[in-house]
Amino acid sequence: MLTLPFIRANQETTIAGLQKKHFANAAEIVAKLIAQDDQRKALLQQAESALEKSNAAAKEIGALMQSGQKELAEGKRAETAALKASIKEMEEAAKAAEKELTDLLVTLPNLPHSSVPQGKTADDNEVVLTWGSVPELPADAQPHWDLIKKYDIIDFDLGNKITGAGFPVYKGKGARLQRALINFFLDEAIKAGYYEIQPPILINEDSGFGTGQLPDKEGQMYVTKEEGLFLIPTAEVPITNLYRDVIVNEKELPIKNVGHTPCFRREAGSWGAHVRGLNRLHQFDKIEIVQIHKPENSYAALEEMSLHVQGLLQKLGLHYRVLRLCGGDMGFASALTYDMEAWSGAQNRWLEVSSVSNFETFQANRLKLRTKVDGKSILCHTLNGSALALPRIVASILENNQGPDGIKIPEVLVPYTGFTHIN
RNA sequence: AGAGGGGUGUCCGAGUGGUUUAAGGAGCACGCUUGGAAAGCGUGUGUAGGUCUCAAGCUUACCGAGGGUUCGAAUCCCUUCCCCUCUACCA
Repeated sequence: MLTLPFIRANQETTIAGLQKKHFANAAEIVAKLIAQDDQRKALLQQAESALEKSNAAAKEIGALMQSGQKELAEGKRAETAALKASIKEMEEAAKAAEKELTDLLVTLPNLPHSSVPQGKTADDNEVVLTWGSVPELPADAQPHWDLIKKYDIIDFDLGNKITGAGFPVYKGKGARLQRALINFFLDEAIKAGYYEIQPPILINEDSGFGTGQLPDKEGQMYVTKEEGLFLIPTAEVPITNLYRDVIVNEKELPIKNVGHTPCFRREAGSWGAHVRGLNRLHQFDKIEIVQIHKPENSYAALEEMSLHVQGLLQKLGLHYRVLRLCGGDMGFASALTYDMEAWSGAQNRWLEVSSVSNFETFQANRLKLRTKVDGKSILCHTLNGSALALPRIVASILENNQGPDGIKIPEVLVPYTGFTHIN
């Protein structure tokens, strides 16, 4: 959530930023916000000065009662009783104005960083770098949805039976490969200074609001019927919300957390030709890294996170590229996002395997996550990224490493899997 | 799940309708004291909003959360969340 003082002081920047994100009617909405804020302030002042009067009167009555001047007190009481109704009205008006204002404010996306390219769709994203080269595959190379059947390691039909589409069952070496990747990614993060967290995978409404999933995107999350709790779409939500309503001691920054969780996404309406097999699932495992910083350090941290993710891809030997997302393709809460895409040899296309973002103060403002600098409390910057999400990494490994003697497991994973080939 | 007891500032903790303007203590910061330190003494010590050119000042709200009663609520009532004890259940 953007802050009103910022919008007031930087109207041009705000409008330009919203437009870069292709937010409709930016200028009108900024003008409306400011007008509504003016109104809120006026109503608030009215209500507060009435309250001040009534507080003073109540105090007088108290003093009169104490000193035994009952009749005077009674008279005063009758006088102030009349104030009550109008105070209530004024308070309600001020509250309503405030609600209207925040309802509008939460619909605004974060402003993009100056380095974010103009553009509307994924085609306008900027390729920052490409690492490695396209693997040479045998002529009869198969896509992963055939390989998983051939080696009987991931079973969609069984998943259909016990749950539904998009909930695969991992079996044998498929299951062991999952476990190996999870441990490898966690160990690498810990080596890089992250502190491991195992959070709940159901979250309440306040947490959903804090990281920006609510109020807008509840349709993307699964909800429990009785309690109204949401299944997390990413560990970003519970881990970042650990710091909701917290004033972090300056000395404790930066905070670097890592967690592995399953992630659940309804993906309503987003199925199509490109989402066969492991490309898009309702449930998948992901290792998420989260950082909290003082504002001046957050962009250096973003680069560090990007390098960490790239290091993982390099160790796995996957041909990948890094994209700087354009304004139209970025997430709602992000100021700058790098996507990492791994090459999928048999599908002949890039698969998004990680997304690393700086949210600046956008989440922190919703979370009320602050720190103190020179005695003044300021909003922290929050960042997160996948390091990494499993299914598309598995797809890439299977496709890129297939050969006559089966699928070769990347060397760094062998100590974790306990086997060198799937065959 | 049932019965009972609780939730107060950074922490401990007092407080059952009116100088609570939240006592007292600890911690922390600064100052005095000291050769230096400790002890001692003194001062200060939350968050958010409004007003204000800035600061000071003034002001509003905040005692788990939300609502209500009242001229006045930490205190009374209702709803809800969480914690503890006992019972039941359970990996």
